[in-house]
Amino acid sequence: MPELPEVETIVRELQPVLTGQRLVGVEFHNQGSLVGDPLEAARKLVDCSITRIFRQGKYICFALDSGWHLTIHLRMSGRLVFYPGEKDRKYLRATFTFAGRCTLYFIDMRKFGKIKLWPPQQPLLPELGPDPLKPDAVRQALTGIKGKRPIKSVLLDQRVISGIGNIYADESLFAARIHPLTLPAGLPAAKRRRLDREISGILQAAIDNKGTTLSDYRPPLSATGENQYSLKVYGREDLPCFSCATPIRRLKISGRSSYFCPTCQK
DNA sequence: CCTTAGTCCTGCATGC
DNA sequence: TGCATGCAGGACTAAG
Repeated sequence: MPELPEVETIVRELQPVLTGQRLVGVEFHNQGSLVGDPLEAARKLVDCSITRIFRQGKYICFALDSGWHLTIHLRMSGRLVFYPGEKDRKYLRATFTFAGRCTLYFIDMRKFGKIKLWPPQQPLLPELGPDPLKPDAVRQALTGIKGKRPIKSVLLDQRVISGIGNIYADESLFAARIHPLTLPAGLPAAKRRRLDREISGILQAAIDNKGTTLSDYRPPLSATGENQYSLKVYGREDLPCFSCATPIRRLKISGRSSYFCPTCQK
């Protein structure tokens, strides 16, 4: 499940290969993977060159010389690869062929991923909150959050902060020693600063490790991510906490599994 | 307005 | 072994 570090890794690996490249062929093989009409989208894309590749939240964004933008959200199982394996062919949802002869394949077993085209001079992804890597962004976003939603749910809300998913929310809360059910309004200022710092650190370390490969995620060029070996709580139900040996517990919070240490996180 | 539940989709794990 | 059931997950939509 690609989150900010995985998407950032993908963007960094795509940049040197695809920046400046001109599209010569675009095919959508699954109706639902594209928002809009496939033939119309392909017509708009062909002959355009990619001027810039960047990330916004968990979205991969391509700026085109026509002024349009193309965004890809990988959701659960989406992947972008240059060299698909034999099994990948079955789940091929879109093909982008470039003048430089290289081809980018969008593979997505569960069909949750979404490709979308954005017209010129229209704000891209206007609902997205600030990027958690920006200094102090998390602390500021959490200040003034009232309501009864637990901090875990708030961290997953892309309108509040964009890019954090289930894995890094749990890892950050453990690092900051905050119980996932804590209400943001009840967090002391010092704890908010601590959480801000831990989120940046956890995300940056995961980027350095090229992301967390648990099942589907693979970087486009590197063989695998390595951050799965650094996880402290995610997926470790009943296993001893690395800090205090208390068994890690799992709770359902707004429908998502949340892993935490009941001793370290009060 | 706020919050929760259902939806999408498919492979895998579990239970009988 | 075979079949049915249910679980996982991000973002969107519908409903309370």
